[in-house]
Amino acid sequence: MDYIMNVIDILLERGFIEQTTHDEELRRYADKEQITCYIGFDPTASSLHIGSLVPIMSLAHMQRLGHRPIALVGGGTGLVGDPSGKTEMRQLLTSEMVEENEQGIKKQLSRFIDFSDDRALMLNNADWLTKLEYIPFLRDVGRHFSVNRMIKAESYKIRLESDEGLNFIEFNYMLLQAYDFLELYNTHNCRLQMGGSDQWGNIVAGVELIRRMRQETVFGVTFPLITTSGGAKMGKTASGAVWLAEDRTSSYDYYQYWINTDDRDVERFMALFTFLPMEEIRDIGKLDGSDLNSAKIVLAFETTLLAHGKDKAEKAYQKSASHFGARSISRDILPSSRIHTELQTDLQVSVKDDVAVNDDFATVDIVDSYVDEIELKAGIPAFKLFHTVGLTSSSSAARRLIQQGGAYINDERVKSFDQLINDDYLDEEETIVLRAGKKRFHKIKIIK
RNA sequence: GGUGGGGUUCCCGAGUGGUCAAAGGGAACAGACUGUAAAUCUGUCGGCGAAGCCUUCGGAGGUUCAAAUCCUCCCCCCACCA
Repeated sequence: MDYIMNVIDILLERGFIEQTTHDEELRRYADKEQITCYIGFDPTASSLHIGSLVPIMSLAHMQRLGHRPIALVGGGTGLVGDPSGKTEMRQLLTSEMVEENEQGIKKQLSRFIDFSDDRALMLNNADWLTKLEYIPFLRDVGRHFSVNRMIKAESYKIRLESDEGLNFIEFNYMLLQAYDFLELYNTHNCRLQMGGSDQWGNIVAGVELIRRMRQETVFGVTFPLITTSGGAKMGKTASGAVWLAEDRTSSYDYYQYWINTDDRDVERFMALFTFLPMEEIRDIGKLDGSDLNSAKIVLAFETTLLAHGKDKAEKAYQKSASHFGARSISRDILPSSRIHTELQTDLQVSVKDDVAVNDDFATVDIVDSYVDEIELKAGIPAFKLFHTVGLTSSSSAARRLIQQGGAYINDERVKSFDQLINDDYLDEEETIVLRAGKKRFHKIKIIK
């Protein structure tokens, strides 16, 4: 094996690749030259979520191996709406929204990709798409597209067969994305486009457009759609998407999302969402229940480290340890992880009922909300407290929760829904810890 | 523009005058079992300090003791025709 693996091989090994347009040629090209490649990001929200992590990581891998990634914000295409894989027409964006979202996206991408000194580029296709003139576009670009072929494309098929139908504006999306590729090829010698598997048709359209107009071979790679073994789409939870932005999904929640990874997914996710070496990741398959949970901690730590930085990752780790009990992580598990050097993971810290709780852990807990001293002294019915604090969506829900035995205060089950909570429940730090079910905690502190 | 079919609680989907806060499934939540996993079983699943009352079946009116269900107008979606 060469001292440096081909980037395509690496992506393949880590599970990033579903299809490529020219397997062999692409590999040879990757060996020979610095590739400029691009991925489009929809500016539909001011933050990316976990669902975009595969493209992000693949760009990061590209850069790490000396290639040049372009993150293309779909400011122009966002005004049109991609029908691929969608069962219904998307809400169209205004230019102001796009602009705002672009800023958020760049900020997040910067954590994974180095944009300094043009080592990577961030472009917005609104810069060229909004300038297009209809007739010249039709004559130069449109004539290379066969409607007969387009309507056979998978990306349109669902919609053509559905009740929803396909709007003309969306039908144009493929041409615009193909044009993007052409533009990036012209201006940046970009020869590789990557994207989700639903982008296959759009990517191929670009590859073909460039061949027709420039007589050049360019490449396309698609990622598999990552689902959890439970069948859920990556990054979707009941409460919505798991965002990369901390103000939408806290680093603790982010960390917890990864901790709750299905056993069957740990190895696969480790390969996709961390940079740990594959030799070590393959060993995860040999782990049993308990050690597998340690591996999940590493996964959560590494992913949170990438998205939010070291401090946040460490805090999330400690907060989790204080809620669920710490566990020592053998250095044999993923030895390259910074968790072994940054944190004291081999320290035998107590599980809840043990005596010696590590001091670090006690101070970490973040207070989630405050309650007025006078109000608390008067006593607050438990169900009301659980509701106002946001652990349940209504006070009826809080009653149900309590009646079903799923509500805890300071680790003790709440017995009746109108149990009065007053200052007797305060601990030395003048806080009360509420818990709903096993995993949802809320710490309140008194305010004088 | 014409004809026909639709719009039901988070999603799918039953319901064509009272027994409907609305079947069934999924999702979700809680309990048991556990490893903060999965699977399984049980319970819950509009709101209200829980008695009863209030709000919900695209929107606005109307008929009726009583409307998701009937009537009128309007809005939106789909199919076929033009």
